Amino acid sequence: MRHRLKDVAERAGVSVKTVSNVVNGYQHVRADTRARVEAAIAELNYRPNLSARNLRKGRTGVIALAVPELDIPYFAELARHVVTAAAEHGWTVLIDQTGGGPEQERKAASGIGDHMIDGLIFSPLALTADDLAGLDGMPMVLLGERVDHGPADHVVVDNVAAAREITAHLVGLGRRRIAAIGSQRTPEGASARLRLAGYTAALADAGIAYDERLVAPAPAWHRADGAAAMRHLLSTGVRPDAVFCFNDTLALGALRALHEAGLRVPDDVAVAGFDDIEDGRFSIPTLSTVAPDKERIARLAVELLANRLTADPETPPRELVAPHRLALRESAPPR
Amino acid sequence: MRHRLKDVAERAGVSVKTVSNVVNGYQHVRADTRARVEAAIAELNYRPNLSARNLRKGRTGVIALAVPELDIPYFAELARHVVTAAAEHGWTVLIDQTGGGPEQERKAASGIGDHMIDGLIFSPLALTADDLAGLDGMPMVLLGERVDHGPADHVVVDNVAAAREITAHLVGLGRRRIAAIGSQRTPEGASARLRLAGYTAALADAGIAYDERLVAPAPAWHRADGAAAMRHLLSTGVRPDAVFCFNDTLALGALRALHEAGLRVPDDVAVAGFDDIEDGRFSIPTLSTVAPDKERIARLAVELLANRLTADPETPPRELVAPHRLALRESAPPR
DNA sequence: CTTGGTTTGTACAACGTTGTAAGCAACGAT
DNA sequence: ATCGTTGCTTACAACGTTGTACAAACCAAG
Repeated sequence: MRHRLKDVAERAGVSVKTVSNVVNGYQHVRADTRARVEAAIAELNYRPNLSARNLRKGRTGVIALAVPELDIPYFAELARHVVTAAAEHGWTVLIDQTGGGPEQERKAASGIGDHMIDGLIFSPLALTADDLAGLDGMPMVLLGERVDHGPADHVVVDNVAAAREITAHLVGLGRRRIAAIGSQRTPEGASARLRLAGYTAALADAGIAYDERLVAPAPAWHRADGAAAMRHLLSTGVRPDAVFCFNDTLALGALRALHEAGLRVPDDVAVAGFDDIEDGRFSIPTLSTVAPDKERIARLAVELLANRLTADPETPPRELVAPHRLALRESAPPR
Repeated sequence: MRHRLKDVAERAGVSVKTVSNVVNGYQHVRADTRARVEAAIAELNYRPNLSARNLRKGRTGVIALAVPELDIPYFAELARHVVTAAAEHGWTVLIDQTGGGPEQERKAASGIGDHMIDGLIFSPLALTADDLAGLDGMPMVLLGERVDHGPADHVVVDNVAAAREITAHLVGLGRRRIAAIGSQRTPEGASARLRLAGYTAALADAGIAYDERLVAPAPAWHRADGAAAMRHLLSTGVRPDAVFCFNDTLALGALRALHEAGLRVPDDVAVAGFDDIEDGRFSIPTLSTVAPDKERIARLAVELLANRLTADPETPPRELVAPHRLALRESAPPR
């Protein structure tokens, strides 16, 4: 049922290598030979055994994308862009879901089908630069901010600047009691720290005192956490007139909690998020957010990986910053 | 940098095969030999070359999941469950995004890294039973309703019954002018046809006349399509008092359009969806929907594939029906 | 000390592919 | 006629692994 080069060769009456040459588009094959071989290939419905080809070539044509969770919209959207960008380089993408735990991430970084993939695009939550330094040379591009100045190529968004801009926008709407949702003290919370820094910087710019009671932690960044954090803020009586949520799913949860509390958005409380996921364009109200250029992030990551695969392994790691913009919608409208 | 069995063997002073035996947990290796080999493996940080192993064994330990689009929440959630279920069988999942076009789907079905995967879980939009019949024996499990009684194992939800139940629920709320959003006349619209059949059956059960003007087509099933279809329904003056959307993203779009039109949900118009995606639990209002058991779907698919891989290839294809239930929330609350 | 069975280790050949080197025509230039 | 050149094809070896067959070492019992 499943045929090999040898079968095709016998049928076409040529050597195995000639068939291989036809399959790989080698130039110097006479037209009639090529035709005979192609006919044989078609008749037998031959397709090459990639394991064998990989073994021989040392390349697989597969790269892996490792993300914490697939059903977080940000990662799903990112995955789509990575798949598209990788296809342009002739790569298939194997998507790995790490769950975000340190052990699984370590395994993903070092292990995913070793020798089955040419390289890895990795969005770590738990791993540190030290963890990664211990890994031997799997070509790797990191996404996100967890590992600063680590041993690998890196694509980031300027989290501090972006958070500062969106917070400044809330200030510009005349809000003064601006809450933040999503702070984290764990080592996994690198994004949280940077976004919090942007938030405090914007408050300082505006001469607004930092009020610890307005900063709500969120263990994860799911909708349920955002709703819980918002409820908590409301219950403590601090009465914010705006909230900056560290990502969009938190913000969607916050919108829900505000709705349940009978508060109007943006009239009573303005809400802003981060990520610009599709949901936020249709939520009620639509969501103002920081829009990182996800397509660019994916494209840069794939290109860094492509370079890394051909470059001298001693080439120092590069860090590229992807652009972002503010997407201002109903929940914190433009002035 | 990257070591082979041979390197480990030399270092441990044994033959290549003995190392292989240790790696594969073969029983009859003396304890001290095993220890020496394991030490050598650790020192060299050896890891097997899977391409070579696959070539030798004819199995890769990788299965593929092919879905139309990754950033459709339903597929993202499904993907997560498939990855989890596959992990329990020791499989890695390669996720392929087909885009839903017939050509790409054919390629996915026949081609994805041929010999790189042991089997395929496939959620086709465009392919027909005939298309699939032409493919030689890639072990395959189909998801969804596109290919009835096709040549492959199949996991489905009872779309007609589910659509009938949720429509009946709208009837039970006293609604009489119940619209449907998401109909499709293309061959890709198999789900649409089944859900429409359930809708009309429920209307008939209740003695409500079918009104063609209440049925709005949607070219794709994204939020934007749902919003556009809802706007269209409102603009024609047919004034529905309920809408059954053929999936949740359509419903979220419809909620948005109703909000923009100043109509209250569920007071003026009740809304129901299909899929039970995470978004619908936090939307404003929260969404009543059909909840297919996605975890079960994933688990059944993986098990069917596992059986298919060990079974006699002549075993007739099986079709399993995954359960569903109604998740009734604010947009069309329980009575 | 042989016999016979079990345990432990080895050598070799495959899996299907492609790179290398080389062979064999046919050709024009010497 | 002889010598490269060029075009086309082939045989062979390798990629790193594991299954098969077998040899060596061990052990217990006769």
